[in-house]
Amino acid sequence: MKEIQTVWPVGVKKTKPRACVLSVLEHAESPLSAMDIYSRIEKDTSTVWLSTIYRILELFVEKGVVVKTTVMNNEMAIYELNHYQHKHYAVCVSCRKIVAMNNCPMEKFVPKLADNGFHVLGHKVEMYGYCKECDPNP
Amino acid sequence: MKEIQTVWPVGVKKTKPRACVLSVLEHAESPLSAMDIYSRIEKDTSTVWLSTIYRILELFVEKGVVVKTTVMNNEMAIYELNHYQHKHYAVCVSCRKIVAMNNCPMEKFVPKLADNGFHVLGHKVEMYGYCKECDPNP
DNA sequence: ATTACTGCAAAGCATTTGCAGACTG
DNA sequence: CAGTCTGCAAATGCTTTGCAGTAAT
Repeated sequence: MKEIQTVWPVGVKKTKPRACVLSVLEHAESPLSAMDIYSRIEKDTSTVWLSTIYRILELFVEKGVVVKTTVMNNEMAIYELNHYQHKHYAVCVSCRKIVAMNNCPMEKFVPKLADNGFHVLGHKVEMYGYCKECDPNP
Repeated sequence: MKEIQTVWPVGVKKTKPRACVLSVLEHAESPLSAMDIYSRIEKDTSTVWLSTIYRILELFVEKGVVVKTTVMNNEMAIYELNHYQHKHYAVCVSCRKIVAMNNCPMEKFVPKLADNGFHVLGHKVEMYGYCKECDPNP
């Protein structure tokens, strides 16, 4: 496990399992599930239990250091460092790879749910398709 | 349970549990979870087991009669009759009511995931906010 | 020294699966 | 009657919770 580089979240006690989880998230190229994090830690010396990882992730989300989401109907939750930016994801229907979208298609959308008086606070967009590697018609 | 009005899906054997599920979905004002359907059937004479409901829903989805989705990170799947129209949902953060959106904010969006070569096939949009009844600032 | 954290085991919840008897076409 | 469904039970996969020993400040 490489050294910790992130600024440690304020008011959070520094422990080995937490450092491991944060480190894995730092080196992740895409959002990870709890299980992903679990297996990436296992490779190294220390063993951190899945339940502990869930507790740590919950804490980090609470502290605003980590963001939790889900994509593709009903799958596992995925986690990533909070970069404080509006983000959406594209999911490959073939390999399930998750690609971050840098442009938000909703930017200019003025929410108006017409006659039902819905007060929109936020939105979530997911795109489905083929990633570069899986595309049968590139 | 009221009488069945829907056209019965082709190639599907007519049984009481299936008729019950279809009928419940017909009279539903919003998408329902398997459990919702379960409890709405229970009120009546026949008891249909949850596992059976899941199997029936799976079959109906396969036959294209029913659409399955999920909203609000990580909840139960919800099901509704397939009206063959592009649809999105707004979810009340307070009471979790689900409101169907009649306008798609992505209509005019030209997908371009820039340099990552993602081939977009479809999308899913969810809006979060307060429904008419729960809005603290109407 | 106190209080919070973690290993570990076991529970919880939505969903799936296995099987034998029941029902449909 | 043959093959498909369904009641029922038990398993599954992700996630949460309880508890007692361990570690952090």
